[in-house]
Amino acid sequence: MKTSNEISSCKTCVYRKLLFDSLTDEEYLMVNKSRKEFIYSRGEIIRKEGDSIDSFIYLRSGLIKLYKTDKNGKDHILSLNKSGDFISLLSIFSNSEYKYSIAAVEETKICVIDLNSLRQAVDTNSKFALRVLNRMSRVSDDIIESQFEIRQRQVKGRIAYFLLFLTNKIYRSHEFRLPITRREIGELISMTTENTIRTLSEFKKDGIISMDGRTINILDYERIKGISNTG
Amino acid sequence: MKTSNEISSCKTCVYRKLLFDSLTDEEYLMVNKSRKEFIYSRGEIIRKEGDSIDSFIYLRSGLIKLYKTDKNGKDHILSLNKSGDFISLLSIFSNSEYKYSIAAVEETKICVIDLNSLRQAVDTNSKFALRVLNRMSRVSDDIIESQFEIRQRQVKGRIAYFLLFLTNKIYRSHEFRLPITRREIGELISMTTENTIRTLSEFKKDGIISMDGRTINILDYERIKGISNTG
DNA sequence: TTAGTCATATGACATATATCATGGTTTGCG
DNA sequence: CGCAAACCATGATATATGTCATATGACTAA
Repeated sequence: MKTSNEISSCKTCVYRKLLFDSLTDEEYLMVNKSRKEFIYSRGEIIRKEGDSIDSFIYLRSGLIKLYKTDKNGKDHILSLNKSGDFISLLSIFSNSEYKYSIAAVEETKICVIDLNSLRQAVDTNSKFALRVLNRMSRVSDDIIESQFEIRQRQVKGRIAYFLLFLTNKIYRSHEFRLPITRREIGELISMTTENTIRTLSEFKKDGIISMDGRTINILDYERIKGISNTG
Repeated sequence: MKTSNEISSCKTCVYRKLLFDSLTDEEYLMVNKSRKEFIYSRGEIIRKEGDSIDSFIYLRSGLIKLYKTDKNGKDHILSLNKSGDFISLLSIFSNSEYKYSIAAVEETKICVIDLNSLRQAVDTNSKFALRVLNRMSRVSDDIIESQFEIRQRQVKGRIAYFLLFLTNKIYRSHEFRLPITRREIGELISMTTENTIRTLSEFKKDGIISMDGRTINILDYERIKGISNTG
């Protein structure tokens, strides 16, 4: 992790519209005064479950995973999030400690705001508070929904679902580089690394994707959609 | 469903302390003016996914399930909730429609408040807004956590986990009546009805529970805990 | 009462998934 | 560069889980 040396402009920040739009200039300045930027590279842990929550975090760029380690030491990934998603909101009002760990899965830039500034803004600006409420519940809804989708499918359906997620939600393209290892894919969709690998290989053999290492090409989108819906 | 004929006193309501404590008398009166009570019996659907959200609901007594139907028509239960838990908060600020269905699994009394009154209170009372924020994120956290716990276990561990949930969270007793059918247990912990039945029978045969129909007695709590932790 | 539905129950069998073993390949780092 | 550690890959096998068939009791509607 390193501190960003040139501070990004807030003018171009998606969160300006998503969240901070409803703040007065004065409130915005107060919140912004405590703002710091950090850059994490692939694999670095941004926050660990159990860490105390003293700040509000949002992603400027990059990709992170939200995950939790079970008592056997096995990680389970709850979600992948990109800039524009909210992550840290999830726990900050109900817990004093993070319930999940956050790690960068690619080079990621975050903004960190002192939690007290945010609380004060929520306290004095109810429109902002509602905005936060709205955004916060959306994060949780997304996690719950994806877990719901995953748990009703079996191996092939889960892989198909994951590929569609990357295609439609993350990259908006039929060609992309897998952002995570096959092991991590398994941790995300609750299956073993071996079966993840096998299933991807099978999709390749069947000609519905092409695959070279991490590079994936969606060749038969409709068929993958079919597998996601039935298998 | 029927309208309650005698209105319960708010004096004894847990939500008075949990949530409405931070309202001024005036605000409370406004919120309370729109309040209505309804009683649902076992099996009745309180809200269906897709229904438009125009009210805020909380449980006065009873037990409900939050569930979602997949495209094959199979139900998946997300959580069981009792009085004191929040349910309707989950979506009301991020969606105009319910994302989950709510049904009574035993005789259940709910209070319904006009959503506009609540919104207005959030709008004018930031302390209340924070309280709502706090409560809301806790609901989601609970669902996400239980899904996390379920998905890392296999059949026996899931049943054990479910029995501990009833013992510790719902009934606070080692003896209770299963509130839901074995089919519903399967829908909650993602396994087939047959395997649910089989596993319960096995627990009975092994002497760690006694079971007569829906009546369960936890005979060897520690052993169940062990199974929940390892299997 | 009778037929029908649903919940519980259990066995036999099919299938999905995990585990174990083993090797090749890439990646990171001193 | 060269080594170690991950990652990727695939087969053989074990195990967990689902599916199908069948039976019984409880309850309900006609």
